[in-house]
Amino acid sequence: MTDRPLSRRDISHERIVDAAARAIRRSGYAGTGVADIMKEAGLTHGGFYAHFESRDALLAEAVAKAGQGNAAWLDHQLKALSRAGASPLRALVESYLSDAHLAATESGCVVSALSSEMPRQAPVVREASAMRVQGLIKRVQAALPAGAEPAEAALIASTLVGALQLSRAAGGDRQGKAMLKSVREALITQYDR
Amino acid sequence: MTDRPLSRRDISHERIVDAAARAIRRSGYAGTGVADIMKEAGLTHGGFYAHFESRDALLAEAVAKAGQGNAAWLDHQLKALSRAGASPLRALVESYLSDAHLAATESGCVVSALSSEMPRQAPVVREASAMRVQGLIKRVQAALPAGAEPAEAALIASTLVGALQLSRAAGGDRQGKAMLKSVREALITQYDR
DNA sequence: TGTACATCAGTGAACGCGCGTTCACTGATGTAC
DNA sequence: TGTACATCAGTGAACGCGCGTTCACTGATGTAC
Repeated sequence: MTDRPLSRRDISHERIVDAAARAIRRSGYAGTGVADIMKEAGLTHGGFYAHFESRDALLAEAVAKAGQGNAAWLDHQLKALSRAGASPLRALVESYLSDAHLAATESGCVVSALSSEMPRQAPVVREASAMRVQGLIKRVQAALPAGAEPAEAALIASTLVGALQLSRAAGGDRQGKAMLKSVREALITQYDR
Repeated sequence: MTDRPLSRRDISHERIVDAAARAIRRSGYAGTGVADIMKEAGLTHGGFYAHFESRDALLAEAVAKAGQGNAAWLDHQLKALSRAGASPLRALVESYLSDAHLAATESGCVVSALSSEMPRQAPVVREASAMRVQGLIKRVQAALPAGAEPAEAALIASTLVGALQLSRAAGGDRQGKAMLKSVREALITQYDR
């Protein structure tokens, strides 16, 4: 990955992928259209195929980019909370299951935003999605004490994703926040002794 | 709910909803079309609006029906496993996180199949979906020892849903089964002492 | 520094297609006498 | 039991619309001398 200066083309490409990374989390894979994304990136839809082989190729790039953004956000959160004295696992749970994350679907965890749609995608998109699932589990593993079982990381990742999704789906804002809070506190009681 | 005999119309209606209950789990809300469902129910698409006010009205009925089916299936599983001597919670975990459930998306838990799409639906569909989430949590609560915290039920429901979804999204069949197995066993170790 | 030309990124009209929805019609079922 | 008519469920063609994709073109950028 050489660091040559970004061309006009590279800049447009990046803007398109960024728009798509937000759109898939806001509207789902199925709800994300080429024309809308191009408009959001400040372009017309005709130029799309100079940048991507197909819509699916864009979706695959978009989920990867969203994952990068999530990782950066999480690192930032974890550092802030651990400076405040929280254990890594507690910091992870409090960040992932925060009210801010509940509300911020468009910039939040791409796995929580899309996991039930992932198995239905074209191979390129499926594969890029699966990498994000693996990436999330690795992040959780990194927050566990050294030598913890991998199964433990998969278990906690499942709980985090499930809790965020069920809270978002549970009904109105009020029920969602209440559920998220109760799960967050139960998890902390269970793990952070 | 009187038990009058089913008219020709009622029978068609039921066939359409059953087809839709399978279709939404197989293809997602967004991937389910009126014409496909009518064909699957053995009818032509023109008759659709004699049965439903709109596509969304059908989706709402379909998620409710799918939930009924799930409840019946789960009851059946739990009875069988508890006759074999398993605790209610262990029976729940082993049923929900079974290889059979992993593979059977079309007839499996509707919450696992659709939760990330739920927040994006029209109000009727959102509300019917939210009821299925609450229903699942209640089922989990019923499998816990009397007097267990509600937060505990929400936590376990989150883990079950997250684990099934991540396993389905984790990559190929092999990775999916491996992940599901490890989470299932870790959960049983944790809860079923 | 200035001119001539090639390359490139983006435009906007057009394509075929499938979607949700509407509607005039048909043929079967049920009711009245 | 048989005939006449009303009701009903389902058919299939048609609608407007938005989708993913293609393409001839334009105007800006970069290169050669």
